[in-house]
Amino acid sequence: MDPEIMRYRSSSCQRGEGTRRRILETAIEVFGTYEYDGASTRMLAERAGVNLPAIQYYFGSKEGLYRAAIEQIIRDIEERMSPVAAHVTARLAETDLDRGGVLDLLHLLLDNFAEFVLSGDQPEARKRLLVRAEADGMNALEPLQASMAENVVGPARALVGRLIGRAPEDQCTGLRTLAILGQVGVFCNRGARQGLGWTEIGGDRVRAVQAIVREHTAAIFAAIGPS
Amino acid sequence: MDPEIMRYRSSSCQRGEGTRRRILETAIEVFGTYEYDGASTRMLAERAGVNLPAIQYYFGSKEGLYRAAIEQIIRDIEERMSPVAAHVTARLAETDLDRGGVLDLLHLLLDNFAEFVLSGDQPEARKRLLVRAEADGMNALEPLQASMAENVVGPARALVGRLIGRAPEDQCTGLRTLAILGQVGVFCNRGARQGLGWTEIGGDRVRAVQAIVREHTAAIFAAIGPS
DNA sequence: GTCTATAGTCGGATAGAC
DNA sequence: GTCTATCCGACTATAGAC
Repeated sequence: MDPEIMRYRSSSCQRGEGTRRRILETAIEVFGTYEYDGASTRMLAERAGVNLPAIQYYFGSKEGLYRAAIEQIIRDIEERMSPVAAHVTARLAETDLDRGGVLDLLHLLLDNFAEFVLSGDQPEARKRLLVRAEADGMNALEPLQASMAENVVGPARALVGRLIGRAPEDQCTGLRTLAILGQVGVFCNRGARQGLGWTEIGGDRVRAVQAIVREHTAAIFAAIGPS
Repeated sequence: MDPEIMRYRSSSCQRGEGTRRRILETAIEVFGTYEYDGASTRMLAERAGVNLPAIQYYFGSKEGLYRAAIEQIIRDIEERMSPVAAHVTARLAETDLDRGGVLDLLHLLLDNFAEFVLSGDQPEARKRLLVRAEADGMNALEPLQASMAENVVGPARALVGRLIGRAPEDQCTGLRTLAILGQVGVFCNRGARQGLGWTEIGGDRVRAVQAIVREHTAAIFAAIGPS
């Protein structure tokens, strides 16, 4: 689709701003639940309490709304994770950081990541869209992946690389990093959670996951050091 | 939708059997790529090299074809994982099984699980549909979850429970089990793999994942025993 | 900015010939 | 069993009044 149709009233006066936001919030919810093709503009409009053409007016098209929803998710990641990423990067540059310090930073990163993907403001909706965007065929996900790479995977690789005495770009570093992050990621899967009897995730459960992942990660790097 | 419209020519004479299979294989591929609503019956028919009404003829409806595709995936899981599950269960019932033996069984299970989800016959298509089915709103996924629970998660919980001295149904057992399985699961995510430069997964890469997960798992249970 | 009405397209399903 | 032709509903998007 034409790349130059975005920003249709991206932030106009005042009157429409509330409407715009309501449509956007609804869209994150609905696209997350029904997937792009499964969510009709009628459903979107109805649930947002607006009329049909409002979508065209504010976002140009259904696809424009979808892209705006993804961008909102990216802003959420950025807001939540980039301070952590920046802190990790800064501390990692210091010279007086011992192995225990690096491990602490990894725990910090994992804790924040767990809290972000498992909890969050709109618990289910946002993360579902995040996961769903994985293979949408519209390439609306590339910036999302880039943001995840920059704010989560990148810093994690740097830490893991340091712990095992390899470069962050090293393939082995990447493998171990993904495996460790995967311990958190599974819990995004609704099917997986059902086996625990968890229909929803609250603060207690986020902390339970954090504790387990901490223990596992500590055990892994107690056994595996610089070769 | 009416539950009694399935099995429309489930296995008729001979002539149509080849056609039926071709449609089914195509459906797994196409539903996996474009999602249920994104895949049109026209696209399905064209790629399978059949005419439009063939879908109605063999599967009753688009939804019938979808359910048949999911059932095929379930048969694949069953075929691949249930022998492993049976072996694990049998060995676990024996009395002369020491801690090392239990850990070996867990490694066996994880190796097979990794090989199943990462490799397989039709590499990408099948597992994408498997992941996609997660929240389809049609409840076609329940038997799939049940199959995964029986053939993968269940045996894994039994092993992990034994290793940490807790019941398989224990919540803590479940948490650790999912975290460990998650180490394998991440690699299903295309976005995650891209960070490794892996556009596709072959035998070497499956073995690399298996090796890493083995090391991590061994380290975890070296540090964490019966409390 | 907000809305009603409607245009134009495409999808799932069916009828009925062969 | 296989196919062409077609129906009909649902969808995205737009025109234009207020």
